[in-house]
Amino acid sequence: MAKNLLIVESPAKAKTIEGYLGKDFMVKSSYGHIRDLVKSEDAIDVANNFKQTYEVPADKKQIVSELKKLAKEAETVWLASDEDREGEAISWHLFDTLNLKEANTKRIVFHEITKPAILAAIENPRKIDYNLVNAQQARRVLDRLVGFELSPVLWKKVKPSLSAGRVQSVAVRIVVEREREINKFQSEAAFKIVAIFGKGKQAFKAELAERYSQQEDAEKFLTDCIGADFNVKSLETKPAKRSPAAPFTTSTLQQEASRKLGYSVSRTMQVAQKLYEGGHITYMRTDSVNLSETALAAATAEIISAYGDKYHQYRKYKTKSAGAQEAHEAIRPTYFSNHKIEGDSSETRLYELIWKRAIASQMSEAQFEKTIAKISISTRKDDLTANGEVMKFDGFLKVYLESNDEEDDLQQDGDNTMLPPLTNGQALELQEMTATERFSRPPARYTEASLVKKLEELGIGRPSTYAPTISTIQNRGYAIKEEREGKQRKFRVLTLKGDGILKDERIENTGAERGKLFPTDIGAVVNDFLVQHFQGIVDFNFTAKVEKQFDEIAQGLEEWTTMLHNFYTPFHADVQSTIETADKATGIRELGAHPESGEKLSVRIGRYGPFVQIGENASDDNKDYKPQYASLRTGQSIETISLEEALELFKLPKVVGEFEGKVMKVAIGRFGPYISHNSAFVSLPKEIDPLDVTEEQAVELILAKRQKDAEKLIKAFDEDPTMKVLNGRWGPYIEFGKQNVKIPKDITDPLTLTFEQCKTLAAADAKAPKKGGKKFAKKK
DNA sequence: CAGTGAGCGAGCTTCCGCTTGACTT
Repeated sequence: MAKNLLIVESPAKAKTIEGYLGKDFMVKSSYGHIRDLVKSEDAIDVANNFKQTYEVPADKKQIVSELKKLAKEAETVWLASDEDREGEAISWHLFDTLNLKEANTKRIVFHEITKPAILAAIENPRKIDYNLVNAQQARRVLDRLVGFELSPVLWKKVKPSLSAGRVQSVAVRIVVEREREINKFQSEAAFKIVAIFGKGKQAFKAELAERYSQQEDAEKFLTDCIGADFNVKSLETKPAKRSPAAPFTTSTLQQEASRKLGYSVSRTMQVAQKLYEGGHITYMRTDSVNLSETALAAATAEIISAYGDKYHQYRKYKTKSAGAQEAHEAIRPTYFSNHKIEGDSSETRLYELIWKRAIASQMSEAQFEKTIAKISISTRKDDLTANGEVMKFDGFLKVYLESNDEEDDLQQDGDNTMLPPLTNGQALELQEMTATERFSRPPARYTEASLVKKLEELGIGRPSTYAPTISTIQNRGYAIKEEREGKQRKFRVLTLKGDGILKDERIENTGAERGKLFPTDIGAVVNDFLVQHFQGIVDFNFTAKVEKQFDEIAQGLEEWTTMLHNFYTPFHADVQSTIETADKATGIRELGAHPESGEKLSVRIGRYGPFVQIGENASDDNKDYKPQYASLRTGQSIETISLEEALELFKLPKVVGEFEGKVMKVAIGRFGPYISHNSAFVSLPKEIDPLDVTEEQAVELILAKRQKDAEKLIKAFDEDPTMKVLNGRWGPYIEFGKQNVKIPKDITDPLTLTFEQCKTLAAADAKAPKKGGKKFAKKK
């Protein structure tokens, strides 16, 4: 029996630490928090100084009872949860739940999982810091009060099952407000002048700093340049340098994996978890950019051996984010000597990114020589400018270049090019000069990762919650990650070549988006409601304000119950008065009159989502009157839809022809446009406009769908044609009517399935509880 | 999933932050 029981939060960590300590230590994991507030209303007794009622959730019962047993047998119990607010609370919950005794319980902390750090921690045990625990309780209680009082207000005033909270509601607000900025953005056009001098490899570009908003001015500039002399007026070279970025934190890893590998934030975390469990990287939920001494030494050795002495540069990074608690190291490879690892492609790619970033962070800066050449024009006062950049020493760029969100811009401007050797006064030969109309761009929509970055800047959320928060706002239907097609836009190009100016009009695609977050109508309506009635909670600084108070509690400067009282009293009053006085939020917007009938058109959110209505609601003196309704399509919003677009919606559903004696109808469903035919449905491909579907196209699509379905079919049954065995994306499965049934692992060959077997499986599946809670049956 | 948007009004939903699997049609 081990004399010592040491408890950490993560099982992978436990395994590592067990290796560092002798056989006198048994190292176990609590798997995070072991207790939480009960789900019911009485979790917090506000009248009784916010007294909390905790419970061990079902999935933690087994862990707790095992730890309890081990703790009883151990001589000393070491509580080694993380050194931050949550970690301290985990230690306290363990102490309380496992019935530990003060005399043989020791609290230790370390910021890195290295042998010296663990041994040092064991030499310096302390007691549980109850101020820190209180700060966590305040945090936990505040979040519960906000979430569980605000959400029901939304159920009453907007729609059931919605949610609100300190973190998610601000995330939604950020997305909604950005969308509105984009919608009201007025793009301004201006002509940009670019000249190309020299030929072949000696060719280079020069630009005019000024942009002309008027075509006449741009044209005049080009006209002036016809037959003009161009000379190098001045040459300036200066050294420039670039430093590597700090090693990854959770948020920067999510950003880079999104930009460089195209991963969603949750994908990144899943893959990182695997790397962590495999022992390849350090802990992936961290806000620290710090590297342990052991790691620094290993990185140094690796850089020197792989690239040489001059590539190494010792660097210490400081965290920038205000709320950082730095209980861990930065994300880094466990062994710097492993440039690559074994694993599937997502793991190897993410590992490589982490390795490069961490290694680069300890490498020397890259050195450049920048050249700025001013070029005079004999016929004008203004100069053209050419920028050149030559790398003198690659430094950290040998392994890693951080990307940024505006990378496209840089490429477009053609910066960082090399200039041919030039001398002062040198005459230059103009090849071509263009004046191209360019448009100012609206602020960028958020990606999942850039939203995380924004939240981190505001100090909202924690490394462990960034990915779940991003999922929540999408699962609630507040935001949607989408591709949107751009619009064609004309732009003008004037080209000076020889003695003539060519005027041209070209077309570019603009506004196309991939994987960006768009607010939904319900997101916008909920946001506006919260901003109107709970300004304080959705304020961008709310978290920062309460964090400051949590810090004071942690330092013992403030009573946590006092802080909560001060917050809760006015908040609860707001909740009450909002429930009593606020109108239901429907987001209603009048679009104007129908061009023919003159009836009123309006948009709003209904039970089934946003819709357009023609005509007024039925009134008492006109009971038979029924307005017409149509749902908005995906990508349309009640905020921006025009009268014309709204009218278009009433052109569907539409009969497009007949096939096999049955009509074919085009309509728009929840998942987009589709053709219905004899109770079968075929989705319409994106390229086909639902309004333009021809009879031939419809027939073709129906036949193609039948063909595809037939290919999927493995086995059919005479007893009941709705029972089928099909080949799906993840292997074979049974389809029974609309029910999809998984085939158990012990059936290796789905062809052997009998009808009776399938029926039994389907019945069992229908009874089995579904993941994600039981959906309540809809009443008729 | 495939055409709805009233009002009867039961019973359901919901937070943030620690963790890891179970699960996917």
